[in-house]
Amino acid sequence: MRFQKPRGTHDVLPGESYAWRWLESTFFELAGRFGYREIRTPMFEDAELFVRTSGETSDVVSKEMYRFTDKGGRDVALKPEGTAPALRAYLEHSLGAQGGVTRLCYNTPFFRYDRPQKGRFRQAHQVGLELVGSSSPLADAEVIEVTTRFFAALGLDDTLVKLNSLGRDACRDAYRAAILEYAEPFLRDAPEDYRDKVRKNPLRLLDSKDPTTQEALVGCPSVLQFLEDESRARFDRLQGLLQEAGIAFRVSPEIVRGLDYYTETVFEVHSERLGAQTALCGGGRYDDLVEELGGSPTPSVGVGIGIERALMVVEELGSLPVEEGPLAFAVAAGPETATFVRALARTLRDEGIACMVDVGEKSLKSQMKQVDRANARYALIVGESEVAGDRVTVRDLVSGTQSDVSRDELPFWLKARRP
RNA sequence: GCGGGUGUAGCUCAGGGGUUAGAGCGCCACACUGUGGCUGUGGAAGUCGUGGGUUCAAAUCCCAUCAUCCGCCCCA
Repeated sequence: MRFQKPRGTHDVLPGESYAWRWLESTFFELAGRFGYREIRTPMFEDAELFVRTSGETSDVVSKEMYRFTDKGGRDVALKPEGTAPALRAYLEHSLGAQGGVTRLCYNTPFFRYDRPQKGRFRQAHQVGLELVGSSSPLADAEVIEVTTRFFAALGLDDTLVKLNSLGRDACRDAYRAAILEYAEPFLRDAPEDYRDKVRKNPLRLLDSKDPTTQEALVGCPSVLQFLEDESRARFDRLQGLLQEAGIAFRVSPEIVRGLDYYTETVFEVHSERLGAQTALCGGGRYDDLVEELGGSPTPSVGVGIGIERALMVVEELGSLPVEEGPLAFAVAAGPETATFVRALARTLRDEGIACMVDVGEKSLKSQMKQVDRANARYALIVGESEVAGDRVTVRDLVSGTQSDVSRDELPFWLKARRP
């Protein structure tokens, strides 16, 4: 019986994991420069955590959660997103008790039961930020700045920041009613279940790619016309701050986000190189979320960035980083010298130098092929004469030239040539 | 959840009812018993995705199923 990976999942193979580590370390290094500290939360949570925050009617909760009852009768779900667990942990451990704002960053898998296609998986991964405890547009601007700088650090050159504000309760209610009214003639001919869905969350209509839907919405009022004065002022301030930071963006009233916890600022970053899915990340402000989870009102803002999608764009650009081979590969030119070769390799590794050896007891020729395949820079060839003189013949695999180096000198010789 | 495309060697693919299923790349060996890449020669490697059906005969036709890719929906 041969097994295959579950649908919509992927194995990150040795040829790919290097790029993943590069992306992850780039993210954490950058986030660290802004003061974000890593948090790791469990792979599964009380399912109700997501129902309460993302919203009963959201696609994520209503049809995409991996939700099950465990042996203890608990209703749990594999995390479908990263924000609710991070904030649950923030509250549970009183991370905000010292006052001020709390900056968190994370790298996590997330799970959504959906039909896989380009850029869409059932287990995907995201890195993200949560800036908890500030209502200032400065916080929104900081999160967006880290995000755009991250994409720049990855070498992405065609990203577009789409920015919108959903306002607060009164604005959202008024706007929902307005959309329904505007789309009424169009909805009369729509299927019943579609009408239901739209009634529950009229904002869903706005980011539809369906041509007839888009046509029906031409001239539809923008959410921005319904913003309360305070939200309007904050949105304007945020735009000013982004300009100050040199971040290009486009105000995009169609950006509404699929999770219900967002308030005021929402944003996505898109790339044209992704196929049907163009969103690289999604984020925004969620001022009511902590309160919803039983904490005191704590305005917050955050972002989740899709690792797979970001890497897809880097690959499209042909700029995935290439993994270096080991610096050295020690080769026994005769079976009698294998012991010497192993000792030599140990010495080098103790010095912090990567050195491989053959474990197949193969011929010299076969070992040299291994050196080539491992993409090692130097072959350290040891035969009877080298053992006798306590020396090593070092072959540079790139230039094909050889040097005679004493065993004592070898670590320094190699370190001096390390890239 | 819906629609379409594709599953043949490790990889990329050809073959489209009729003997032992092919190529290129890769792999192994030898030419070259102290040296990788290049060249030449030889070799190994395939439940033709899986299960059922039609047929004297199925990789080939039919059905189902699984996987995968692309799109819808939604999003990361």
